[in-house]
Amino acid sequence: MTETEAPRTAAAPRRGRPGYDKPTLLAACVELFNRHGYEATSMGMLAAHLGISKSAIYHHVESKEAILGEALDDALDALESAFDDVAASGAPPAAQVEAAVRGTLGVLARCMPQVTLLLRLRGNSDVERAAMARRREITRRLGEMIAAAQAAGAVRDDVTPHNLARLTLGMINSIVDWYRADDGTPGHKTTEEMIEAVTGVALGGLRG
Amino acid sequence: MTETEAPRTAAAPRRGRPGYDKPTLLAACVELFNRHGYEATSMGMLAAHLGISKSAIYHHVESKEAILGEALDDALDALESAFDDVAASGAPPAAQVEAAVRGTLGVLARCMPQVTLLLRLRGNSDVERAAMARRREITRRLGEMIAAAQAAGAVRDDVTPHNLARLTLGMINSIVDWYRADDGTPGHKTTEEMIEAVTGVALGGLRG
DNA sequence: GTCTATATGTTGATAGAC
DNA sequence: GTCTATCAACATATAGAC
Repeated sequence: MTETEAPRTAAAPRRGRPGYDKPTLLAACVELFNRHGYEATSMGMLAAHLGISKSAIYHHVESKEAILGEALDDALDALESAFDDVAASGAPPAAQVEAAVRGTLGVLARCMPQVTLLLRLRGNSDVERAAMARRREITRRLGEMIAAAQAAGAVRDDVTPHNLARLTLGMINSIVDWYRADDGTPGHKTTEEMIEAVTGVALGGLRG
Repeated sequence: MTETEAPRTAAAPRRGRPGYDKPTLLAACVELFNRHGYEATSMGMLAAHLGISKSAIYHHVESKEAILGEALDDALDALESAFDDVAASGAPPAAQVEAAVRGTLGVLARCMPQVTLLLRLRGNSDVERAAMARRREITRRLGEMIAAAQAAGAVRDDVTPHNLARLTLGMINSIVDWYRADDGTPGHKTTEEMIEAVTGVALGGLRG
């Protein structure tokens, strides 16, 4: 698990300078992947950002794609786990939809760098395609919760549940483009406040 | 203006085989940019997709980045024009918000390849950064319309207008990831039907 | 855990013939 | 409007010393 949420800044090694540990190095790589895009980020840029040589990176990771793969696993594990929790709760349909929305927003806030990477995949390798398949499955699961909520009369039924899931996740996921937990995005003093606001807007769209 | 909406398929030249005209060539390039991502698409891949040599492409365009720039201009011109129309209508605030939502969805449907490219920019060049600035200005304009609608009591005011604009556009823009006008996306027989559905969900989120 | 040096392929772009 | 041939720059990744 890449500890991006750790207080230590991504580029800062353990103490003075020498020696990265793997989680810190991975977090710094993911940050640069998000800044320029995965394909536009070269191992040379990664090395410069880390302040070490290219070959030093290969001591920690097998390849550039492996860095991507580990980050995507972090994101998908967290998202799937959030959905598992909701499904295991046995709550009524409408409450499950709300819990899934809140849970997804929580994961986005906690693992924003890794999830951001996930959201921008184009399927250019097996690693990317496998991650996209897992992501689609999550959308499908939200669609099933919405379908149940429609049957219970709690959600508008003039749009298919799958398309409602897509639209809802589209809104939720878009926060990676502007919400920043640290710098205090205007209008949201805390993460909890942001989750509250976005949940309100998203659920408002689902109601009839 | 890249005529992607023309009935002729992107990869098919005029008649038998020889000779691309610029709009057709550009449309084919943009299609491949969207399939693999701009950075991951090489001039070699473009040439193979077009069935001509790399250097033949340079007869039509100055550089890879120029292809991107022309497509982004198409997208931004269309979006800005849609917002200009709404502003010029002099309609009441709530009606302007709805018209902006519908107008944006219409542009997305008509110029989906170019807008898709716009939505995935990372700011890796002056061309990209200039396009992103124009895009931010559009978001700002929607935010102002929403602020007016809030003042009129037609939109929830527990979220800042700018953040509501971001969330609304996040939902709207996400259609580029799944809506396809031609292949009939399940649940939406026509483009008008899709616009109707997404507008309904988006406006539902804006209401209190 | 890092370095320098290097191998090997691909990139965007150009020159100039047809 | 297309082609073949070519370029310098840069890509990912490896070898082996410290």
